[in-house]
Parts: sequence; structure tokens; C-alpha cells
Amino acid sequence: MRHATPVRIEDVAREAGVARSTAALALKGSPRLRQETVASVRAAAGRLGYVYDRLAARLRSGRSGAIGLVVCEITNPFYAELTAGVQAALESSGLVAFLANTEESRERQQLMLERFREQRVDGVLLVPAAGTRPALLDTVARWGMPCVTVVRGFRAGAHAGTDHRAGSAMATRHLIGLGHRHIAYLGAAADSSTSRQRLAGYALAMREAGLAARHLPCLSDIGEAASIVAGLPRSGPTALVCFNDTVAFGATVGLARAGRAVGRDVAVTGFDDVRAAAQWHPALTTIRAGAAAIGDAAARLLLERIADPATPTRRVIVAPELVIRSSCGAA
Amino acid sequence: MRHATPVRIEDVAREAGVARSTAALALKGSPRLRQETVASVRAAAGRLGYVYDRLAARLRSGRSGAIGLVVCEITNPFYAELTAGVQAALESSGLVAFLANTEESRERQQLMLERFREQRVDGVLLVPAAGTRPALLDTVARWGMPCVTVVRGFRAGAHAGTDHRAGSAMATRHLIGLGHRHIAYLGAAADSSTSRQRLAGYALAMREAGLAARHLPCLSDIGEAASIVAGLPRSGPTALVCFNDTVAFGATVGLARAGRAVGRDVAVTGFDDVRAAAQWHPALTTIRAGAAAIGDAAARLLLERIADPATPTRRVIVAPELVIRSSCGAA
DNA sequence: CTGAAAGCGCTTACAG
DNA sequence: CTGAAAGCGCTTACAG
Repeated sequence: MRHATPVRIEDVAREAGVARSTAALALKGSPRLRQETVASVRAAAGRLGYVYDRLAARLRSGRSGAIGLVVCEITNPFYAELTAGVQAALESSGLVAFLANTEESRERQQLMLERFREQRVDGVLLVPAAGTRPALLDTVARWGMPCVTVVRGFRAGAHAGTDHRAGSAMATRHLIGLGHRHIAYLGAAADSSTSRQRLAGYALAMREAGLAARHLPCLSDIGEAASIVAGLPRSGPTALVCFNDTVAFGATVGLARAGRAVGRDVAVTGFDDVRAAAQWHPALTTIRAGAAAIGDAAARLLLERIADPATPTRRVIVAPELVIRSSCGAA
Repeated sequence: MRHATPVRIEDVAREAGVARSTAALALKGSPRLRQETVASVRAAAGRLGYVYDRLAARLRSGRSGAIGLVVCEITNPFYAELTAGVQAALESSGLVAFLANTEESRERQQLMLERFREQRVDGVLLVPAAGTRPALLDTVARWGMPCVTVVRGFRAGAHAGTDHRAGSAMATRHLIGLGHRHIAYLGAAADSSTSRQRLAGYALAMREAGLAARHLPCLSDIGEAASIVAGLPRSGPTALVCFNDTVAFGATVGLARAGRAVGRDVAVTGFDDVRAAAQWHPALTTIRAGAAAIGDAAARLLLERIADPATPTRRVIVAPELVIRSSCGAA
């Protein structure tokens, strides 16, 4: 028996000289009680060092006060910033979040969702691992677990993200506007909605301008991007629309390795605007997707669904923004 | 009432035709039961879609199956990697982790620890926010919450980290070995054990070699490091021992901005060996502290303490390693 | 506002 | 191995 505290709500009630139910109401600040009653109960709780047992309460109320956050890769700065945004939004709500890091493994994702289920989380925020089937959402819904997909989504279901297609198209049009004609897309090797939509936005903008699209598949890894770009012939693309900032960082490293100037010889754009993008040398022209803003929106959406599961599913799209810096040569 | 499932252990017992206590034992695979009994109970649980209620179990057993992980800054790649290491270590244990991101705020840290307490976590992994007083550990101990400090620690208490002083000294000696005499330390503006120890290691190595130490305080921020370094006179230090990789990245950006060559004009070393260090241009000479390894060790230590709180406190130190790449000009 | 009572879903002895 | 019973710390009606 290692219960941290032996003080129960009944002890507080006795100390304050009220009924147990009154003490319970006072502790959660019910407006049905007199001010003094609430104050005296709270004072008693303080004297006794009472600690609310949220899990015992859950057994009766059905609310655990915890949610699950499932991300595909916590070491990707974008998702780390997203996680920080979720945490910040949760702070005022009194909820607390479990974290799961799937590393893009669907097995791990399934396992962690089941553990969260056993922990009776009130809901879950899900950045689906690559290749996740939409049916997963049905499973989770059948479990009675409110769920909001984040960044990567499906056709249906509550979702918070950005318009990947529009963002990618913006970056591409910006390069076209700077006079580039030979523009390649670098990235999008993974099987995710994000990959498909960002690539589609690039393709759309190229088609609009009557230009030929070219896709250089590349994982979200600085090293891989660097070698691909370092191997590009001088007669190759004069501009690269990159899947995300990580790939763009790799592209600049690859260009440096090949002795070519970023921006002047080859223009590069990223996507995400992670913190390092502004501090990179050269500073990265990119699409700001607002990781923290998406995390914040996702948390709010989930709280809304937890409060009223019957509410119609909403989709919140944080508008992408073009941030012009030096890597595109426009400065 | 939104309990996800109405199936209780009693229903499983009835379905399997055994007593409730037998069903409970079977579900956790007690060796006191016959193989067939266990199998038939599990089959019944499967048919009924039974989901173990870990929180209800906690009420009686005292174990919630959850721990808390409090980090000072999740958007710092080092701590993101550490978090991934903790997650990986937890995967096989069946435990799940709450995450708190303090952003170096002691108030936030206190708040989150209290929330974790209400959630009755079995223990907590703590990367103390800057300026945290050692007395916090006593408070947490009084709460009956097993705690392991991670990376940043105090004199007492279970701890998993690295030898910051030795690591910093290694980097400094390496630069001295390359012939540098005018070596400055960049970073360590924060009030943390990590800051003090890394700075001390540099000072130690300089003293050993009879060289004058020079400290350029700088926050762990690429932008700030870049401006400080860009403003250094040509007659200034020929080598910079940086607090961590982030500061080192900033130093290389600052040198590039000033038109000076990293490695040739000014040597730079980092600390942490985050993933980007190897992929940076030029690749960073740094001290590998093994974020994932520390996270793994910390999780194991905590599990040990949870299993037996009476066990004497252990301190696990992951040995730092010098990783020589190009930024020190040694390649 | 109060007080007694039931119940959330488990685990834990304990007598068979 | 089984079965009945008590209890973990709350919330939830409900009658006063």
C-alpha cells in the first residue's frame, strides 16, 4: 500500500464540520454553496494536505482528466513544436496529456492507442503514422474515444491542420514569379496525406503555369536530401520546392557541398517554418504552417468534443503563409 | 455515462464459467492457474470485447501504470530525443507516460507535478527547470512519488545523466591538442547544473594547460549565438567550445555571416550530438551525450524505484564521447 | 445545504 | 483453483 496520502474527502469533511457531499461540492467550487462554506472546507483541505484523487473520481464520473497525444515523430522539430502547442492549450483546462511516439510504426500506434484506452483517456489527438488506414478512426470511435486528427487527416472526422496543397502551391508560384522555369519537387517519399497534398499543390501550380513537374522522392532527412541535391547536374533544376524545412536544410547542405550558392545558383523553399528556419544560413524561405497554432487548435477541438461528443465534427484549417527570406534569392 | 465499454471482469467470468477472482487472475496470467483456464478466460474476454480498467485497478492496487515526464524544453532536439528514448524504454513495460513541458518555468513545473500527483502517477522523471531548488526533490519524496532527475541533477537523489564536466574538458583538450591557445567558452547563461558543470569542465582543461579562460555568456539559441560570434574581432578567439549543439550551430552561422571559415579560421565544438550535428555543414565536432541512452537509463531507473522504493538511490552516468568531424578543422 | 446509501470496476485476503 | 465479501476514494441522486 503506497497511497501517497491517507487523507480522504471524508477527513476533510470532518475537519471542516460538514457532510462529505458538502465537502465534495465545496472542493470543486459549486455555486450552490455559501462562500464561507467553500472557504472553510478548502482551508480544512489545506491544513490536512488533502490531494484530490482524480482517478477515483473517474470511476464514478467517467472523466479521467487525461487525454492521449499520438505523434508520428517527436524528434521532428515540427512535431515537437506542435506538442508544445498542445501542452500550452491544455494548461488552463486542467487536463494532462499522455504522449506516444510512434516513429511512423502502425503497430506501435495501435499498441499505444490500446494502452490509452485502458487508461480511460477522455480523448485522443492523433497524428496518424504513415500508411494508417481511415478505418482506424472508426475503431477508435467504436471504443467511445473522441478523436481529433492533427496535421495529417482523412476525409472524415474532426481535424486540425493546415492547407498543405495551398501552401505548396504558394511556394511554387513564388518561385515561378521569380522567373524560374525548371523547378523540381524534393521530398514526399512517405505514404501520408501530407506528402500527397503538398506534392499536389506543387503539381497544380506547375500545371497552371504550363511548366513540367518533376518529383525527386526523398525522405524527411537532412542527410538524404543533401546527397540527392549534391548529385544534381548544373543543367538541372534552378529551384527546389521542398517537402518541409528539414528537407530544405538538407538541400542547402547539398548545394554547399557541390560548391553552389543557395538562392543565386539554386533557389530553395521549405515548409513548416520551424524555429531554425529563420536562423539558418541562408535564412529559409518557407511556408509557415504554425505548428504551435495547430496544436492549440487541435487541443481546443478535442476539449469541445469531450464536452459534447454529439457536436458535429469540425475541421480547423490554419491558413498557410509564405515567409520570404534569403534561400529563394528574392532578398 | 460514457464508459467506453459496459463489459466488466464479472461478465468475462460468467462467459467463461469461472469465478470473478479466477477471471482476474487469468487475465493477468497468474502461474497459479491451469493453462486451459487462462486460455478460456482470455477467449471469453476477446469474445466480449473486454477492456481492462487500469484506473479501477489502481484504486485497490495502488499502481496506476502511468508515470510523468517533465522536460524543460521539448522543442530542444536534445530533449525531444531524450523523450523518444524514455518512450522506447517504456514500451515493453506496459507503462505509459504523461508529458509536461515547463519551458523553464518553475511555476509551470510545480503545477504539472501537482497535476501528475492528482493523477496518481507511479513516479516521475524530471529534467528540472532552470533555477529549481534541490528542496523540490524533498517535497516530491514527501508526496510518496518516486523521482529520478534526468540530465540536470542535484547532489542527492536517483539520477540519470552524463558527465558534463568531463565532456566539456574533452572538447577543450581536443582543441588545445590542435594547437589552439585562445579558446573561449560560448553559452551557459542559464542557471542550471548542466551550465555550471560544462563551463567548469572547460575551465578545468584550460587551467591544466596554463591557458586563460574566457566566458562569452549566451542562451541556447541559434540567433543569439550567431550575433555574438559575428561580432567577434579577427584578433579574437581561434576556437569556441560551445555549451551545446544549438549554440554551436549558431556559432557557425555567425562565422559564415562574418565571412570567416568554420574550422580553418575558427574551430567550433558542440555538445549533445543531436541528429542534425552530423548533417550540418560543416559537420559538427561534438560531445555525444546519448540523449536516447540517457532517456532509456532514466526510465529503467525509475521502474526499479517503483518496483522497490526502498532500494538505495542510484546514479547512472552515460559516459560522454568525443565525436570528431569537420567543424574543429581536424578533418 | 445535509446525511445516509449505492455504486463505479477492480484487487485482496480468506475460508473452502 | 473457487466464491463470497470487503474496500480503494470518489460522485450521484434522493429524501430531508
